Amino acid sequence: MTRLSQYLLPTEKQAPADAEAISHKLMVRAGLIRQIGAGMWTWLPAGWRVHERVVQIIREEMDAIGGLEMLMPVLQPAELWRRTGRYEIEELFKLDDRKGSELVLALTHEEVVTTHVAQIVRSYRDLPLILYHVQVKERDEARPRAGVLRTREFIMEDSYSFDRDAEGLDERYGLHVGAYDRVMQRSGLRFYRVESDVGMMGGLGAHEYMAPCPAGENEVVLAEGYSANVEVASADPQPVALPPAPGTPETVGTPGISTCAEVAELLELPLGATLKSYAAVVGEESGDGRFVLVLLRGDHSVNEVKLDNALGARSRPARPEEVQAALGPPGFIGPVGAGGEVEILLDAGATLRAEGGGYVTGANRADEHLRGVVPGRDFPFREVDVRGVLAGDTIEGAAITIEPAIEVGNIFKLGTRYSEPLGARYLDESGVERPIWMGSYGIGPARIVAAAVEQFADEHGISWPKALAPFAVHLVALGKPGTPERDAAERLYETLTEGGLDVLYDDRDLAPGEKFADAELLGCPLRLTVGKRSLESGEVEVQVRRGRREAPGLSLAAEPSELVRAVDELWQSLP
RNA sequence: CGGGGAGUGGCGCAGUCUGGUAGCGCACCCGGCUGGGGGCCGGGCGGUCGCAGGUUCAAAUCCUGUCUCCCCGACCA
Repeated sequence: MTRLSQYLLPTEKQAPADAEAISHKLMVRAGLIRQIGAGMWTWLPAGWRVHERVVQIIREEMDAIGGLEMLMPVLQPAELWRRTGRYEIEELFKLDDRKGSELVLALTHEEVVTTHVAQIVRSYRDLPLILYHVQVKERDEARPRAGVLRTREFIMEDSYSFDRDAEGLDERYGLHVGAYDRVMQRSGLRFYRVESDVGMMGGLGAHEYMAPCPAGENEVVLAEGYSANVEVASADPQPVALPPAPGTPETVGTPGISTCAEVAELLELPLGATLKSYAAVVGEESGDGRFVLVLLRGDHSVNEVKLDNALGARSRPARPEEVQAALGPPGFIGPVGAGGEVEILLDAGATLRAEGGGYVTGANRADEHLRGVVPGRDFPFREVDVRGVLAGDTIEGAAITIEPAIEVGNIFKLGTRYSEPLGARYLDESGVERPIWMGSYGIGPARIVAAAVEQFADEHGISWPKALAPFAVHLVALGKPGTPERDAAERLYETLTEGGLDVLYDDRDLAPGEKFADAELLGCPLRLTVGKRSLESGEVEVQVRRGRREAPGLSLAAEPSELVRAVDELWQSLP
């Protein structure tokens, strides 16, 4: 029974003044969500229906790969998080109970699930396992934004796999790839599964599910047969013509000129013929930091995630006084004569096209640069791939594109990152104790909902994929209550509902324009209209929301079962 | 955390500079008309002007402090 006259669907003509993202504006306007604080949102009845449609799809696909649903608490002992070294995470909400015991609010559930498995699993016969739940996550985000796209409290489906060894983990990982692919497909989203950063915690492999849309906070790099998060993407740079190199580098005066762009302009060279020197200090977290000099083509820039991965440790840009001490005046540093204690990394984008020419670099002396510098001849280096890819780069000859996208899911090979500190071990066939190999996997239903809004909305409002729509059919009754056309609408509503269709029946006493506007704002896939015209023609009008296309009318005189079948058939045919 | 902006009825806003009756549109309630794209007429309800303190005969308006929210960036295990 879903009559709009008795439902809570607070639609708004105007979007909240401070909303920016399409999904933020439309989900509030359509009466799906309401805000109660920064990053804190309530799902109103119609919005919650959409959210739960996503969750239901996830459940079905997780169960299909043998996942076992359970439920773990959000409130957890701080001690567990100390053991895994995650207590210091800034996003972790920390609190005390009345006795002064330290607690945290979980931002994910590795600690708890691994602790249980450590207690329960003894033998190789107990493995493998896939455990999942759909539970609230709490994160003290630095900046919540864009409606439900980035909130401090949100619901996540998180799954954890437990295996005897790396091969088992690969298998469980593959099962999750299949399940998550199917979730995304069934939800009707456009999405990419991209390679992603494994992070500093030493994961063994990771992918993210990315839904392209303008409000996306991430960027995905795409080419034929290739997709990756821009944080880890690699591609071939556009070529640059280097000037011929003399036998040895020669000094050029560059008074007061320190940026690559200025140097290139002064010497009338392409920007890519200069070498940018990026000085960094790496490995401070594990004790002694060391100084490294990273060289890239002047038209390229450092991707710090890739750099950290190449170095195997976290790095930061060097401070000017550190640069001065290690090499020379900031703005004029370079690799030539840098001395043995400075490690020199050369980005692959600069080595690729270096044959037969020389670069311009800093001279490590104020107001001077060197031209005709040839990597290898004039300085030793280790080749790395640390540059951020750019639009126009190529992969196997094909140009890449870079698109903004929302991260709607991720999958991660954890290995023994959590099983070791939490003591999750088992005895193998020969009685040897071994650590359990884990994977973790997550989907944000709210982000799938928001991404669907972003991807398919038009100027009239939301246009749900049929799998996510709060209702299959939005039935609009026109005319005054008590009129014959209202009676006809009432009968149609009952017929369709009894036939098993999810129907939202707009029985309010409002002007037609308001009802149509609300229907298109809410975005159910099919809109049926019953008015005076329907009685005259004997047909119910049908509008397909996607594209606002008129579909052939349905005969009011048809048998109930025939009406239901016709509507259902049309619904099935929609995206 | 850095930069910018905003808190006035359910929503969107004006009023603040220059202190003196809190106002507009939409929504809502009542009555009537209308009835296929946010319709019309008339009558109403509803506001501690974010909060605290101060200045003043008098504060939405001036001063001090504070809280909250939004946007951009940084961050995002």
